[in-house]
Amino acid sequence: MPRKNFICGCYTERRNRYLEPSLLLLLWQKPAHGYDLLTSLEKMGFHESHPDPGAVYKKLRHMEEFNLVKSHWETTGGGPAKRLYRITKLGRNHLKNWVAVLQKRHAALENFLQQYTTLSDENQA
Amino acid sequence: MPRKNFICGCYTERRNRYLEPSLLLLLWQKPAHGYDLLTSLEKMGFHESHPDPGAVYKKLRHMEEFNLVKSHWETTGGGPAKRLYRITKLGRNHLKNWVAVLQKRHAALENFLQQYTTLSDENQA
DNA sequence: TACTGCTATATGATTTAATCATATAATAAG
DNA sequence: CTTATTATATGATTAAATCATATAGCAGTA
Repeated sequence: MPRKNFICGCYTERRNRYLEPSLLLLLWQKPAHGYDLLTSLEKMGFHESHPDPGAVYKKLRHMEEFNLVKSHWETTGGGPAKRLYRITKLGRNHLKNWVAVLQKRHAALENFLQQYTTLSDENQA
Repeated sequence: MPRKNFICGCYTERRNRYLEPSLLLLLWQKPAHGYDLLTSLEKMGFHESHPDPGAVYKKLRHMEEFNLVKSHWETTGGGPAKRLYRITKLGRNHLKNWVAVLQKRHAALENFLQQYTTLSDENQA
């Protein structure tokens, strides 16, 4: 039986938004603090709307725990103190591993979409 | 501090293996039962090794609950009874929504990999 | 001064998909 | 009669994603 609220699949599924590799790439491009990264992430296209700030801050701390990034407080400049993150050598290495995974993923997606298109065309003809 | 067992990122992260859209596409191509789908999924390229049978059977039941697929028992033919799944009209519709999401995802991945390559080249030169 | 909005970080609770570990059973092959 | 293969299934655990919320500095303005 279908439930009242349709909560199955692409809309609600805990989707992998590639937060970790995205953050690593952005931090390789340029050291930044969490708040900056929120807007940068949005432009990367893995999020439909806004990325969740809580998720981003948590992920950054988590990555620091593993020495993928490191941070220090920045008190200079206006506004509240910022925690500036930079990527580490280990982080760059780790990103490389991510990229290998994402290349496969990209290829698999391409194949998937191709198959879908083919099937779609067949059923339309 | 990094933990003893490095459990961060691309190796261990609960990755989205696109189980739901994969199953829907495969079932659109051809009705099948769970055990068949295990091998078909492997060929789709979203899994590094073997897909987890438990996950597949659960997902199929879950999708049936939402009328995306329907099943019936097949007792004819050798071997233990099989539950043969077919996609429904709702399922095909739902797959279409998935595809829209995956097209965006595909584009975002392409952009990501492009940016990585650029940065990688810069740092090598 | 008080209020509002923006910048900035953070954490606790909840949800749920993914994973891990098993259990069951029919049949085919040796 | 034992083992491997085919086939489905479920309970427990883990961890990521999400939701809700708290804190606080500073800028502009009414």
